Amino acid sequence: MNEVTFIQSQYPEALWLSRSVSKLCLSIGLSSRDAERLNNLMAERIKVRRGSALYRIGDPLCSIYAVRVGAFKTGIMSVNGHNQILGFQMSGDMLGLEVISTGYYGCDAVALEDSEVSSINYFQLETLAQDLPAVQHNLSKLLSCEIVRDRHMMFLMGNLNSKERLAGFLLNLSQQLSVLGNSSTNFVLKMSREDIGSYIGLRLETICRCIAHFRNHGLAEITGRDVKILNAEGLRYLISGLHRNVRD
Amino acid sequence: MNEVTFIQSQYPEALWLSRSVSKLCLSIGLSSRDAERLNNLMAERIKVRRGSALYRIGDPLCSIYAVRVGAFKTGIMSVNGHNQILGFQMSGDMLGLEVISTGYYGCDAVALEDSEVSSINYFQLETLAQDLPAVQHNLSKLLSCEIVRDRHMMFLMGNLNSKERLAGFLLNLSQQLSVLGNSSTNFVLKMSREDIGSYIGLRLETICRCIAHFRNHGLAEITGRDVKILNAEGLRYLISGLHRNVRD
DNA sequence: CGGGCCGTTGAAAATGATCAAGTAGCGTGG
DNA sequence: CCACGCTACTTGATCATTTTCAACGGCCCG
Repeated sequence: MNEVTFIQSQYPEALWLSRSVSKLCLSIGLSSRDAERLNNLMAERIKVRRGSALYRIGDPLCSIYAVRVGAFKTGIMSVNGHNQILGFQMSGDMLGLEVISTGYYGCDAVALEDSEVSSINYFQLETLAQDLPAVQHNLSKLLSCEIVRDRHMMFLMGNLNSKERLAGFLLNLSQQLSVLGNSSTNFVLKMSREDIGSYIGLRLETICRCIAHFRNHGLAEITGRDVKILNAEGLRYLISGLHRNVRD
Repeated sequence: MNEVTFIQSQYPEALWLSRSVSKLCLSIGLSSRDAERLNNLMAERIKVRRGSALYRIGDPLCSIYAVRVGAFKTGIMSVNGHNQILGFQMSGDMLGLEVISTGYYGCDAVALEDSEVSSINYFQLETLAQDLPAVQHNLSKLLSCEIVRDRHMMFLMGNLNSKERLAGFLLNLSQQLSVLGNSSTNFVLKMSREDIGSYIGLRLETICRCIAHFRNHGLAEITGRDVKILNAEGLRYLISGLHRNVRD
């Protein structure tokens, strides 16, 4: 269980659902000399202004990216009337991993605030990985971790109702932020209601209603983009699904 | 675009949604001598009888698997009343890739029919990948391909209604089967209505109703587990979402 | 000051879930 | 070989949840 932490909870379901946050990074396990070589690959820093795209769906592979500062949303923005946010990425997260299989980006990546990324030339990275087994191992882990993440989302979209989904979203965010050294109970959303809704498969109005419900039940106080988690255990209980057996 | 095929269609949405099927395999690009070394890793063949599990969620990492014969479903089977099928795997598909990041399986894998898999010791595979860059490359591609797959499912669950989802499911299955050399219009489902429903986020009764709808509209004839796709283009049109603008 | 975006809330409508009943097919054991 | 029981599937009626449509307030920025 090293490198992986779980939300502790008395509810087994919450344990499964809770997004495992790995302090995964390409440089883990490298000597300082080798880490230097890796850093040389990531020399280029790119600034992306709020609202503009780092890459667009269909762009050909050139690099994968690591978020340094800021936050991104990735997804399909307005293809034929459909919209789907597929993920939010912040400091330490990777962008563009899906590109490896197809050779072009499968998503749009748009900055939610003024941000900065390191670009990593994927071909050079692969070459380096041949020299450094630890890099190869970390890359595979990174990819596998992304799969686990996506599976959690599929579970959430397939099994949970609106309140449960939002609870799951907030708890995941809270945990991610705490791993980054921020408060797990008080934080600021970088994304709109619409983005959240698209991510978890609901309309923005439904998100609002769930927020109102959480406020009325003392679970969380969300005003605008400011979030105060008031009863994290209550939110976990929601996700667990146990409440469905009790009539409220 | 080599190694990747798309369903051709006049509807741009269908193009995005259509699952890209890659003839990905660990041995692509290897000399016969190197392929031999890879094959040695896969020496062990395991038979799994219909209904029994190849591995269970939480089992510690020992191997990843390649399906040789048969079909599997992977997912969370009855955790705390929740159920979620996360994928169906058939000949050529890999099982257990999520294990790389966490060290234990994140799913149950159950055979849908009497099946046979090759087990691949992951640690030995990583060692081999250090020697053979092509293996490393193929492994990364395999993982990335899985991410693309999962993203398609998230899109499907987040944006499409019941009929559109089932249409997407059938078209994907049809394409997968045709890549394996089978008919893309006449095939047999290995999974129950309930499994399909769980996979695409619907109840089994809803699946039945969608099947009835497809039959009434001449799109597909599904009796029991036998499928006849009658109008693939019509199914693609459904997924495209264009029909929502026209009142029927 | 005005326009646009974002967020909130209400009421009506639509979609899918749930509950219920009945049918079909299959394998097993008498 | 048939009867039995089991599972999978189908269809109808009702119910619950979420979407849709609409109206309104706040805030920021030009």
